[in-house]
Amino acid sequence: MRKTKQTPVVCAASKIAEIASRARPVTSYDVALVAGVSQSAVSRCFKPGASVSQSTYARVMKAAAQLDYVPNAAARSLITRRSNMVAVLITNRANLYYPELLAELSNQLTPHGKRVLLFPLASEADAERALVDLWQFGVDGVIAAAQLPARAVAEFKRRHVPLVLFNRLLDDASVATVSCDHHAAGRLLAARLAAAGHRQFGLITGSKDSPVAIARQQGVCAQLAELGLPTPQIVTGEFDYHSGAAGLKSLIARYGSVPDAIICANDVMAIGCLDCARHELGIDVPGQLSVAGLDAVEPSNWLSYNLTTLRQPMAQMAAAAAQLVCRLIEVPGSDARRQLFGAEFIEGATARLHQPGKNAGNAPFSLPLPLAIM
Amino acid sequence: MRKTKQTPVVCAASKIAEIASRARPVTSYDVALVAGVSQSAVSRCFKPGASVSQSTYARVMKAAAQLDYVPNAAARSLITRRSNMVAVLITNRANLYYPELLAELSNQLTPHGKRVLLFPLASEADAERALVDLWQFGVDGVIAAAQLPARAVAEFKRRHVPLVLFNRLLDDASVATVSCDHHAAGRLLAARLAAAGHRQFGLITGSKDSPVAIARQQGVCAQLAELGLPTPQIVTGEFDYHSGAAGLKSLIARYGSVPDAIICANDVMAIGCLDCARHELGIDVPGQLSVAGLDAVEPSNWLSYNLTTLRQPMAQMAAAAAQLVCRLIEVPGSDARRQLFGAEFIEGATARLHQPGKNAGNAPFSLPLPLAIM
DNA sequence: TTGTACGCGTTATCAG
DNA sequence: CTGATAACGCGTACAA
Repeated sequence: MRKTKQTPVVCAASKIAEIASRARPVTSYDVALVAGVSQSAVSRCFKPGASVSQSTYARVMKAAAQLDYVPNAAARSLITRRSNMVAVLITNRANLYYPELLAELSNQLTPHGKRVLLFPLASEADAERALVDLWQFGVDGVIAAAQLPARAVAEFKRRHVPLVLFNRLLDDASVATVSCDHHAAGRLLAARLAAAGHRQFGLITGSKDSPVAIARQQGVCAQLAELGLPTPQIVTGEFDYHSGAAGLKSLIARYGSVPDAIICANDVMAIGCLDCARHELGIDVPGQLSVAGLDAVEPSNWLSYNLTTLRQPMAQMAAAAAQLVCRLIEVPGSDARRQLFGAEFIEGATARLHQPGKNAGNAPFSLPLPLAIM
Repeated sequence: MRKTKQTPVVCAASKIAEIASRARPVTSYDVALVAGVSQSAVSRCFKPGASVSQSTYARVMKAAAQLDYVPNAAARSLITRRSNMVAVLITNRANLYYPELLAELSNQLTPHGKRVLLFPLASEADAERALVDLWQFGVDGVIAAAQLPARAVAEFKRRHVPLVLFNRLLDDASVATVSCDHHAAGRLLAARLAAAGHRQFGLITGSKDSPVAIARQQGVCAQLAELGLPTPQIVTGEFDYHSGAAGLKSLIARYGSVPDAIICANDVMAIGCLDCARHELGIDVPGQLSVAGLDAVEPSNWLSYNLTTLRQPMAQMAAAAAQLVCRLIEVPGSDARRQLFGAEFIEGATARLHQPGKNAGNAPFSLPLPLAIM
């Protein structure tokens, strides 16, 4: 009967009671006391690859279970310099992506033992405050689905905090980025519509400070120019339902008539445009007007809409961002790559796509047309 | 020229350079060195109500700014026993609420200096893991918009971690709760529809483990029973678009005909039901069938739907939950109140509401009917 | 394999 | 108002 073994067992019951009754949380020292080992032994038992004897491990774990012990993350991160938290900065405008993006990010980060500290950003001022908190909390890495001031990006470098931009392309190629290729997406959409015979385009773009909207718009315009089609009229919206309707009316006013096709910078605006055209103005879509969106949010494939649009592989992108930030954290030297994802074209039924169209042109598509399913 | 003042200034430049070049983060000790004060003086300068002389404060702040110093949250929380984080547990099913709920929670918590640690829950297993991390991170409080095992709720008490349930009513009244009164909402909707002459009801409810869906369903049934109307047929869905369509077909099959009204446990199912009725089955809504949802997510008021539904005051509820958890954190003794919010009735245009209806009954409403706006 | 001793960066206490 | 000093709870060399 060795003292180190017997002593703790004898006083275990009372010890446990005492510790449990105490208001303060249980520490590794408490566990050590009950298990009859040193505090460091306890610590080692909770570290994956540590060398502990079976018997010690068992005793410690039993004591830990009895006391409901869990290691204190703050104390741990103080010494390991790892908070096990990844900050996610996200614009409120990204509304419809929140769920899929956040769920997938969290799913991918959890296996790495990391959790998401969330910073929803409504304004520039929010970004400032968020950054301060970011440094304070000492997050291991950051995924930013929001526009950051250039100064901020530099600060990440200086503080050696891994940063992954999400759907924000920066000129600075040294910043890790995961994004959909919005420029290519814009081109693709324009090309498909042009091939079907559309000539007069209208664009409803997002607010000026959204790089995503800008890239898409540039893609559309570049493609149209390349095809020798007239420069489209452009109106600016706010990414919401109402902007779609307002944009449609503006475009009609500017053209003096209904254009051939309207491309919206996101699906919600496209749906607003579509509803306004059909229910308010009595315009036949896609017979008289083609409407296309960009994003493929869930409602876009509901029967009432069945929107022609482009789908970002959001789950894949989220997973890629999570993996990337983890790699940057675990392998500090690893270089910051830029990952671009292609958008998937979704035909829907709000645009004429396979029709030679009124303005002729030898359309490269000859499939039977599932026009106007509705 | 006092030594304490001069020395730091003299070596400031080199000191700053040295500290900045060093990879490790700047500490309060570094700032103290540069400012020529003690470390505790620096600490005090960053604590709101501390007593520091103007000159000391100025010197410290200057040094801190030069060095880009920010306090380390982990170290702070180690001693203050405050992590300044609030955990938010949220079911993936709550999909469409994510944005509004999270943004509002964050908005309300930030002024209290707290940030959101996010735990999206997809399964029971996720909940288990989330809880462990919760204890580890030592969050100051928890807002749970997800179903927790009874055991877990008890554990919160034992560990003295404030818990606020969101839209989950527990029998245990000692648990703080913010919720919409889903039972009353169900009653209200049933009453309005019954008053308009509907007699044969169908219900598309959510999966069995959703207390929200259950409460709503019970409300509807209680009201119908009270009015002496026949017990409605009930089918179970999964809260998604497809479930609405499938539910509609099941109900028609069970009744052998189209019922008077269908109430869905959420808007997405109601929209699925609506689209299926109109576009697939050619049923006139609301002429032949009334469809009502519960939730008022954004798409429900789009022109194509204009759904009759009930709106939870989500922003208010979120704010209330945030305030409540803050109070529980700051005033440990404060009792856990239960806050119920009423749902707002949204008429929409998918249900006949002001019509005496085919089955007579003296309807208490006599407004001119904006029937079939679409 | 195990225990000792120290340090992580901060706040709190207390004497000056 | 200020500075020394002691925690906070844990990980980790180092010695045994």
